[in-house]
Amino acid sequence: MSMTMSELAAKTGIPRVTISRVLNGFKYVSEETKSRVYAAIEENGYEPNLLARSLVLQKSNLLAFVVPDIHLSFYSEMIDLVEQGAMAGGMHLLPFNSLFDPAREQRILSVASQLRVDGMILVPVKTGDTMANATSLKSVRHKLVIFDYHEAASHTTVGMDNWKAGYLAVERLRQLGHRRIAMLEGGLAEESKVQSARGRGFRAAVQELGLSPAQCPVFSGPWGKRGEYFEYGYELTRSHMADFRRLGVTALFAFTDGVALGAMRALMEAGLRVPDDLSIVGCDDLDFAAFLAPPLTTIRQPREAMAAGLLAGLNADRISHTKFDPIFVERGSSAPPRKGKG
Amino acid sequence: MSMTMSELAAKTGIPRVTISRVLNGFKYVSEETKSRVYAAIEENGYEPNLLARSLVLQKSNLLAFVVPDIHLSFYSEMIDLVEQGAMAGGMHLLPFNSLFDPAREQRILSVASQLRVDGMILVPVKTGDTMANATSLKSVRHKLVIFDYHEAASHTTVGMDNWKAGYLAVERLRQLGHRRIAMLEGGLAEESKVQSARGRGFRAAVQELGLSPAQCPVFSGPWGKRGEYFEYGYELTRSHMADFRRLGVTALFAFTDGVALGAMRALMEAGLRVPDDLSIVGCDDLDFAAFLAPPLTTIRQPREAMAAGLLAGLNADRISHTKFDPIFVERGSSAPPRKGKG
DNA sequence: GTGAAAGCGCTAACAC
DNA sequence: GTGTTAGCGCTTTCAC
Repeated sequence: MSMTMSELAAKTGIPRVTISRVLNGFKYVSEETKSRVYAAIEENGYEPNLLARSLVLQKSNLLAFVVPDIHLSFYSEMIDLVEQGAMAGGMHLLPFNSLFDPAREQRILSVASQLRVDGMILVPVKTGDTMANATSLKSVRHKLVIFDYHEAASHTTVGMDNWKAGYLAVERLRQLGHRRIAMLEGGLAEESKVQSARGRGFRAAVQELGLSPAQCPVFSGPWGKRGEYFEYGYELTRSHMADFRRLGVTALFAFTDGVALGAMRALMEAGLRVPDDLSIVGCDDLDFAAFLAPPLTTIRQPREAMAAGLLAGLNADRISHTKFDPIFVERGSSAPPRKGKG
Repeated sequence: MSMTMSELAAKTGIPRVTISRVLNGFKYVSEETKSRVYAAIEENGYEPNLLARSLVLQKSNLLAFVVPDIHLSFYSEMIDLVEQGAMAGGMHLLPFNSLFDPAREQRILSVASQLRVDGMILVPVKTGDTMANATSLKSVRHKLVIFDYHEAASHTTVGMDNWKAGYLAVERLRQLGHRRIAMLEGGLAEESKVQSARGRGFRAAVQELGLSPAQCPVFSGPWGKRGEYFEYGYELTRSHMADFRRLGVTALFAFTDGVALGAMRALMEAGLRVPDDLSIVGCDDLDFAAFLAPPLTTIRQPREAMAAGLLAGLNADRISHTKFDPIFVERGSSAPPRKGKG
């Protein structure tokens, strides 16, 4: 077992209180004493007990960041960015992965709460239950910022404007000349506000920009337990290939890049070329997007800005709602439709 | 603030000690009392303070899992698998991301240690420093299992046999008829045992299987700050395209799938077809591997088995060293070499 | 079955 | 500048 502060004190002859004071940056300690203390700590490999410290301080310096799928580069990059900021403020970031599972999320919320985290950033899995959980926790103890979800008026929210992302996809594809655009929506659109917002933006754009809803269908399918985007996009595309042909669809908008990748593979297997036969636009600008063949046109989330917004939201006293604009990144998977189509 | 146990006691008239006993599964409590306590907890939204509890119990029920790149699906899947096992044992898993940065790893080790985690699974960034850190920590307090690294005799180690993975790649490509195989090694081979072991296995196979080392070069390049595998593979391949041509290389083995993806893209841009002109074999079987065009032949790490091994190592009293065999997964990116070459 | 008392490792007033 | 005291929220003997 590691030694305690008292033991360190006994061993070195330095009073326990003095050690504590040095560790807490207390002013009235002589430089000489300070160095003696640091030397003693170093020499004996003493490590303060965060548990005890947090208990008396009523502050753990812990921040929780709960994401639904840590493996998505979007979230893992956000975690890295937020962590840097947290560390600069002397906090530690604990990342958690809810895997889109409400029960799991519930457990995570509970653990984090019992660990007495000082703050939490949460990407809720669904609306009802989770928000209730989160709300109860928030009112109880820590700061809470809802990320990626914009309809929680009772909490600070930060995220990209997902509605705009869906809108932007249609707008840009239309500018390229496309008139028949299909969307691959998420299988959790009922539950996930992120997914549904993108779909709503898409539908709104179709209406407002004078396209035909009948020619711009939104497809979705059953969602696996985890975020199996590739498989999902692949299967969904295969099962609607006939619809694309029948409707003369010339462009596809996938609600996230992973789905776009799966779709691309399905199209290629069917002998269709991207973007010659069909344009594809993804969303999120995940790490692999630029490296596909062809490189994926996508809608990027402004991560750095959002990370800063998250931290700011955590520190703020008042509730706020911040939406960041999506960024259209044009790459090789989109092009004007071929003549005779669209 | 959340209420304390004493407050709950005062409010409900149930003695504090009784509540504590119920929460800790003490035997001599009447069923009636138990339900009263549970009801009281539920009703008042009481949440036990893990900090205080761990302090007195001298046990946090926390496990740390430190990986170098949480975004790699290999690691995030391992985290999920280990977490399931941990939860079954009543522990909580805290994932940490060292980003291949020794300083960062050092900080994580320190925080985890100060948090008094009961156990730690560590994928060390490098050999020397980190192992020293880890050693000092281990001797002090918690259980330590080294993952993905096999030369720490002083600690329990668990991982795939990376040497065999490198060997297997050559062996299988040779069976397909390839004689000139290049390897794309990691930029951290000097520091990362995982990377270097794969390279050593590759080189050994070249020797033992009667291939010419001169015709089977191992390339590596400068490594970015984070694990930018795609870019790395892309740039590395571009910069050695002339070498491939000159040597008549017919197959490429990338030390991890991300690098293989980058390489594929570079090859395609150069007008080469996979696998017609060049076969590619990756390693790790990351989530996207099966969805590339063509699907990537790769060497899979047996994750479930390794997760179980990790947990077992954590629970064991004795030091052990477990190596799991790699699994060759043949997909579309590999084929026999064309006539006239190889 | 239940209550009293002590203590986990640390910090924060207070005096000295 | 340094020591003393009390207490953070909880669990655990030990009596009753």
